[in-house]
Amino acid sequence: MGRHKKGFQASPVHPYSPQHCPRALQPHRDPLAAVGFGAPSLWGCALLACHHYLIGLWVAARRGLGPHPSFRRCLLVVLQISEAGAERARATELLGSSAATLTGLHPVFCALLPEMLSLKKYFTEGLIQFTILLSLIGVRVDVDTYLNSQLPPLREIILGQSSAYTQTQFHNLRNTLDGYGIHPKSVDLDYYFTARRLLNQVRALDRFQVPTTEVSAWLVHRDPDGSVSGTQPSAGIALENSGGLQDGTGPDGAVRESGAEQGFGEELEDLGAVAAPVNGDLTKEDIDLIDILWRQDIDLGAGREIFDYSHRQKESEVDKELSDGRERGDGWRSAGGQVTNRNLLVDGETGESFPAQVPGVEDQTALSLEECLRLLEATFPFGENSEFPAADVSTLSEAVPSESRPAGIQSSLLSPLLPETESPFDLEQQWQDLMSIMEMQAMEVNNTTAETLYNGTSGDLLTSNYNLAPNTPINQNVSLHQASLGSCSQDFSLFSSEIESPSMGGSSALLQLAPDNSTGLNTTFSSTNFSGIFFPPQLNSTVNETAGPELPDPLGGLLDEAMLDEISLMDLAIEEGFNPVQASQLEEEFDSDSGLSLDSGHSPASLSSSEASSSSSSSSSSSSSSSSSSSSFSEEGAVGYSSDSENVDFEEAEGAVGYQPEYSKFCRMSYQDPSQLHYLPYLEHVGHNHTYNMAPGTLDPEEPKLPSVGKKSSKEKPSEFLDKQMSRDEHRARAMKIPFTNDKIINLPVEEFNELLSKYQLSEAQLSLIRDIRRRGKNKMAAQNCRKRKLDTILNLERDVEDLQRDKSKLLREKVEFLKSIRQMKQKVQNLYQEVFGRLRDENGQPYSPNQYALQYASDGSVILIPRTLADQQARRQERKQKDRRK
DNA sequence: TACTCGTGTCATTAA
DNA sequence: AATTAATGACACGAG
Repeated sequence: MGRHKKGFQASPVHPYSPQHCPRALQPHRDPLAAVGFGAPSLWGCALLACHHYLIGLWVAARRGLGPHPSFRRCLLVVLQISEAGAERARATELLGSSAATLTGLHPVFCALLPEMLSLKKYFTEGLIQFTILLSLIGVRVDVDTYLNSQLPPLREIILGQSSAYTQTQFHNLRNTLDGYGIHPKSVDLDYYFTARRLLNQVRALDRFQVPTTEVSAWLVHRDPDGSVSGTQPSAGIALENSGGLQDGTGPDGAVRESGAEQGFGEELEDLGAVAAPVNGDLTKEDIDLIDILWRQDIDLGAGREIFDYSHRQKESEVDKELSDGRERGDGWRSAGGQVTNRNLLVDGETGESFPAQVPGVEDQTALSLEECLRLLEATFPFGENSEFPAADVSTLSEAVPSESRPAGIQSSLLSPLLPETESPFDLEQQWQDLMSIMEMQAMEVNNTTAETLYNGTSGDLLTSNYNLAPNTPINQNVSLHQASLGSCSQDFSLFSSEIESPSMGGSSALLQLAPDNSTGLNTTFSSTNFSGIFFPPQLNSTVNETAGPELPDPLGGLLDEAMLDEISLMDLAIEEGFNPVQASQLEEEFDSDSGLSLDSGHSPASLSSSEASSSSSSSSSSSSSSSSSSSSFSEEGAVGYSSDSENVDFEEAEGAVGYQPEYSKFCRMSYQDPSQLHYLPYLEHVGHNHTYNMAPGTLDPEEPKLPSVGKKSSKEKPSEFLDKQMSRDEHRARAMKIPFTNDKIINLPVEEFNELLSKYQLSEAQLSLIRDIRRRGKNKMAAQNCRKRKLDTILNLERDVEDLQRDKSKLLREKVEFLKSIRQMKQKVQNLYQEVFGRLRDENGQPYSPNQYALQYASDGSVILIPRTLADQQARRQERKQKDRRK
């Protein structure tokens, strides 16, 4: 866990980075700088929530649905942060009339609004682009805050990278999303991989789980239900603003918060089982109703969960834990961890304890929102003086529609991603955690966004998701149980859960088909179940009772085929257990990729081709670089020593190796994608191109050193330091009094190099050394490039494997679908057969015995009645054929 | 102390 | 034939 977390934090590549934004919009990022995001917490939270909301709007708009009411909840959360209503009008103007009815705005948010409005003009598509804008804002926030806590150089690095990404042309979006395009150079490789893995995990979650927007939709939906069920007040209650909320909340922030959490959890739980497809927008009445409900609860001084007896205990437990955490001074982090642990515990209904793993992004989304609030609370100890009274937070939490629910579930919702930490209350740490949360958010948002943006059928995402959850009641249970695997938010368990859940998703898909959805995967995939699933009883009997089939088997061929298919499918399922990835893929396919693309580049061949292409591209670039001398080299972005032009004369500075420890830490793995480098001339100046580049420049004697020398030397005697940093060749060159720099020796084109040599009277030893230096220097660069390439290849392969797995899952799923439809068709035919056969009468007016006669399709399409024996023979023949074919 | 990782170097090969 | 890039193998130092 520590490692993962570490990786996450260490990774300078933030998901919010502009690289995820549509390129066309990137130029507009600048104006945002004026907004001045720097302060963490409030900004982050508000923006995050707002981001959710707007993303929702955006997605909805993409689908031509208009803003979905559910997204207003996000806004509501933001708005409820506030006590001031001065800017309500603006909010109304910006976000729609319903928003105005909610509450006043927090001053901070109010301050943001004007900026929002003014920024809006930068875009032509109104809210949609505005949403993107907000994403960018989020980027700013994250980056800034993150950078603030980092070393200055890192900041440069990050910024440079971001810009680099901005300008980088990726072969495809996937690369970008994968983080594959990430420039690992500035990242410790270990961290990089870790982070990447994490991101992938998150991505996997995102894939097959309900996106943020959907979650919101679910949540919203849930509320009306609750209202209907009972605690429902009259619609006449006016929506008061936070003032009322605060009053109701009182000092008992912890309780409220927990209540809110529970609400989330419950909502989550409902996702699968209760909620209906939320395709349609909620009516304004619904929204109002929700608001009223919330308000009422608040007015009553209790969350809705209060009314639920069974859950009260849990709530209190939660509160205890929370308060304990606070007392210990662990702050929100500890609370988060506890919450996480709580996930394992309780099924509110059965009392059964199980790991409530986070089934999906939805949870995380809700979670992250919630976490934001909690983080806010922890970050700003809401004392009397705090500008952010505890009441507000609790209010916020309460604002979220909440009903009684198992603590476990809710907790899972709250902090699935929250790293468990014992560290004491540490603002920076907290913020970093928040950042990671937001990273998750960003991932998910970005994914959604990206898909929506680039995917013509983006709408499917939403639609499918909406449909999926409602249609798969099993889903919920399954995922919950599965969650047990990873409920703890320890990284490891989290991962496992993530992995597991996808499989669950897959299984659930299957389960849908199954009459009896059994308790476990194994059962589910057992042959029995499958046969049950795919073959109606009659058919089964028919097939099995070959000895004395009551019905002939005119469809024998088809049946057999289906059987075989099914069997093979079973084998597949059993053999691979519908491995998580596949399952997730399956789900994903369900969700987004509705295409019947059995053939569409999903085959291994296509994959391999893509792989080949990618690798080839990299290789080609390198090869091209190699073809021409140094100039081309640098141009390629391949690792190379800095050219003389860039590095002034370093002769004097020879000793200093221009690479700083700090840099090395973060940038050790500087693998520079040539293509990327190509677009980032300024990267050089940023100074984060160290590793490979550094080697070239830095290692090389004089050049690179200069910049770094100053920093490094501060602690050591310059001379010592320089000596230390100097490469062996540099030392040798110095010892031999070579009159020019190693850089020149290494990087000069042959002709110039020879010229240079000719200018000096050099001894044989000197010449020999110079040639060695040149050879070694070039080889060093070559080695670096080679390694980079190798790494590239590995990453590509990794991605390809993922793609393949996804494709495989998709195919599997499609197969299931086909089998299902085949089964249905068979059933129809069977029915028809029986009907026809039953109506047949012999010359005596008696019905034919199914034991003696059978209907059979003739080659010309007609149906004929033949003796049973004949039919059996034919059936056997067909069987044999099939077998032969198979073999 | 053993192990891993990043890096530099050498030898070799191919272009 | 000379030069260079690519790459496997090895050594070394740092963590």
